[in-house]
Amino acid sequence: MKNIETTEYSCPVEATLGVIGGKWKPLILWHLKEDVLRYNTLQQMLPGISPRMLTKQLRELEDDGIVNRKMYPEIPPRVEYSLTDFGKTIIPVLEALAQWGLTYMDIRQDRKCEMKR
Amino acid sequence: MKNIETTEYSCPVEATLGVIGGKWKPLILWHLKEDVLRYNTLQQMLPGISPRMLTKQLRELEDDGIVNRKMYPEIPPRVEYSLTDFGKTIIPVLEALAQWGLTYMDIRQDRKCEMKR
DNA sequence: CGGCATCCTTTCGGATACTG
DNA sequence: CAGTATCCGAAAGGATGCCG
Repeated sequence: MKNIETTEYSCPVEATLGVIGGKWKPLILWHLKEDVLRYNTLQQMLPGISPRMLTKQLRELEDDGIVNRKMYPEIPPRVEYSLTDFGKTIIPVLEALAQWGLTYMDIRQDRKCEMKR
Repeated sequence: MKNIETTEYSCPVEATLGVIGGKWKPLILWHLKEDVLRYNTLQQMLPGISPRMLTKQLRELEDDGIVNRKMYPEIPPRVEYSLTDFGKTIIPVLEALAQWGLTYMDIRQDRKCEMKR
């Protein structure tokens, strides 16, 4: 678990990557970008994620102040996840990453075609 | 080693993080942002990096078309690394990451102070 | 000087079973 | 439904020694 007391960042880029990096966080944030989602819904949107991982990633995002966890004391239980106001400030960053990724994927595709010849 | 033949990305954000992510790549790119640097110079700018790691990261960036490696056939050998034209397109993305990281580090610092009380 | 080869430790993530 | 707990393998990263 990432610990706010001990985790130190010297470079601001690393700090950001520490928050949104990893295999699942970008996808989780992407799905929460404009929706409030339940645990199970998220799990269905992330094919292959184990409950352990989903919980872990959500907890870390929560600790970092990015995601809000709202629990309803019902039976069966219902828990909804959403972006905090601060969490929403990261959306433009994600979109910048996505846009560059698209052009990169194009170029990579071209290179792979060339290698076949 | 990352292999262009086998590595697949479904999400453009992941694709970008695959290129600039990891412990050292952001720092390497940050230093190459506006300078052409030799292997040894880079190593000195990255305290604690092992030669193995530095080489590995540089090769991957080279394979991804981000970094240019220019070798001079001299003795002693000299190798200079720089951003390719395509590599330079990622600078604004890095700066977006850095800027968000700064505000995040501020907020985190405040939270740590509160926890002390 | 600019690496590569080898070995080792640490971290990340996956699989599965179980529970309030 | 929304998680925990436990165990395991894969991958990232570190330390060190050697070489053209």
